[in-house]
Amino acid sequence: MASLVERRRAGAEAGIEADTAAGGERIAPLVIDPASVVLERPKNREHGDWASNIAMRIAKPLGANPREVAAELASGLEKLEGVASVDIAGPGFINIRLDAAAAGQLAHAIVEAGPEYGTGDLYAGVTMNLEFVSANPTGPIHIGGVRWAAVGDSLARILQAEGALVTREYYFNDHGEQIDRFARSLLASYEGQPTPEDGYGGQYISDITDRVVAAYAERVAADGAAELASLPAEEKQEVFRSIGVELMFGDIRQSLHDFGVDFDVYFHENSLHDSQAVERAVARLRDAGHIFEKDGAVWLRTTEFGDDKDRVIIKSDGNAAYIAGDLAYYLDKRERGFERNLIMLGADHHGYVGRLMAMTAAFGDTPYVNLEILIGQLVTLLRDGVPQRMSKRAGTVVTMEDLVDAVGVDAARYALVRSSADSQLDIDLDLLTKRTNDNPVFYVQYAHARTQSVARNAASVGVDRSVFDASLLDHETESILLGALAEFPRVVRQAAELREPHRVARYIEEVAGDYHRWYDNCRVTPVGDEPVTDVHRSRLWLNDATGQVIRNGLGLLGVTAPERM
RNA sequence: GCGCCUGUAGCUCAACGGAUAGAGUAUCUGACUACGGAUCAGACGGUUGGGGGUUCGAAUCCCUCCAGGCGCACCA
Repeated sequence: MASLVERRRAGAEAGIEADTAAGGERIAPLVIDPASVVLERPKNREHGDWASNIAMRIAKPLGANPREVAAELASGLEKLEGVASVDIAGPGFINIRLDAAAAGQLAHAIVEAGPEYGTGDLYAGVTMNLEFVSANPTGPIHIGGVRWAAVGDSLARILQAEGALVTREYYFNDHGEQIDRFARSLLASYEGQPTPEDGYGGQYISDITDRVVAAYAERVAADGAAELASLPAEEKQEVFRSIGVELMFGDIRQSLHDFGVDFDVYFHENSLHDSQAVERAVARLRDAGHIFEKDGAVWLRTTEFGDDKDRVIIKSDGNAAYIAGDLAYYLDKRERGFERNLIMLGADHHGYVGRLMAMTAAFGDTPYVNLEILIGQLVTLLRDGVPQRMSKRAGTVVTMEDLVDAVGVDAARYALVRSSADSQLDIDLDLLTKRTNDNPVFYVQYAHARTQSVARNAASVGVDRSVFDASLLDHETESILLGALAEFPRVVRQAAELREPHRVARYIEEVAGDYHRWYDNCRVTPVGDEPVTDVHRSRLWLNDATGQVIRNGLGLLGVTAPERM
């Protein structure tokens, strides 16, 4: 099986905006891989506003010197409106510099576009189901789950910005062995017994136990149900199971909500079993000839579709295996009309990818397209640099609430979303708690607050946006800031394509830095008795445009953009 | 043993196959009688884990070795 990232990238749409129209005729008939040609904003500003490697790409098939090809192209580019200069550099880069007026026009465009700036149509009208978190209702969401809450919700926002019709979905696993363990743990707690061998421990278990007892007591009072203590053991455990799961579910929803994450659908696994959906899914696969029986169990021949081994769907004891729910669930999503189904899983579940992709193929769908599984690496929790072992059984779990209580929602979300999900993340609670200024979120938020402060000051001294002359935005820091602002749409697009929200975070950090440096060099309001000029007015547009971009970017991350700090 | 992810500055992490590998933080030096100093300017800091290969060009792609994390059920 090819690497997931590779498959993901191969399936992503290539974004090519190189304009070859300015080239001569000898280039037209060439066949080159468009994905290898890039028109980009160079890292180094001395290389101009835009740069392209096209000459180096096409030199070989042409049998020509890259610099000569570049020169030919450059002569055409120089004639374009708004282009100030075109240089050939290094092995054959074409560096394009725009005149200030052309570059500055962007500030006006951003302010006009407002919240729409940065959005695109990459996935216009595409129905997407994004499933994430889906933690078992056997305890509070721990720190690993919080990462998916932050990354998943942000990804949903980014995909929506590209026009996707996204449904956020939480698969609520309320069926099976884990839940039974949870129920047994509650019962044990109620009866003063030690935590069962395979059960859950910790303070929250006794808390939930007390609440179940209280909730059941209300039921007794209301409709005369039998006293809890008088129930047979089996019924007693069922009381703890049903009410305990319900309470846990409510708690999880609440903490996610407090974290700024609300799902459109909380899907209960139980409903799949109750509605015969599992049977229907199995029947469908059986009709397709992918089912066989062996050793008293029902199997899905996943090896036919690249899986390591065939998988049991119905165990020999007649109960459905876990994957049976997945089959029915996937089918349900497809029947609800989702073209693309994304599931975010922790690295501890990446072993499922093969079988789920095989399942997709068995249903006649296309793996990695109709179903896409995003694997994220786990979070290591540190305390003063020492890794902490978390154990649900021992109850030594750091929860979502713990993290939010320590650093707040904005800082927590930002810290979790600013790194690639491919890399393991170390979170040092003590560090985050003691020195919150270390979190770059404050740098970005401060930049936004500063744009708002500048706007307020401008208004108070009579600087308004009645005039906009882009050619007056010609300071070096303005050129850099404008260049950064221009990147936003492609950053959003790339973050959506690659499913990598962290790109947005890194980007707004750069914008914040460029803004602070501009602020240091260019005043929006006049000093002392100086009259208000069009320079001030034009700069106000740039100030407001920057605020808009940071606001839009923070919005994609689910982080607030404060007016003041 | 097989598979997936990772290895980049003291630390936490970026970098669409491109130009001199970047930020934050830490350490050191500077800048407020100017729109918020939660800021800015500068310095220090790297054999991108090691070794091969592909390419005009590799942190990025391929092979191999080393190290760490996580998986390889008729458990969920």
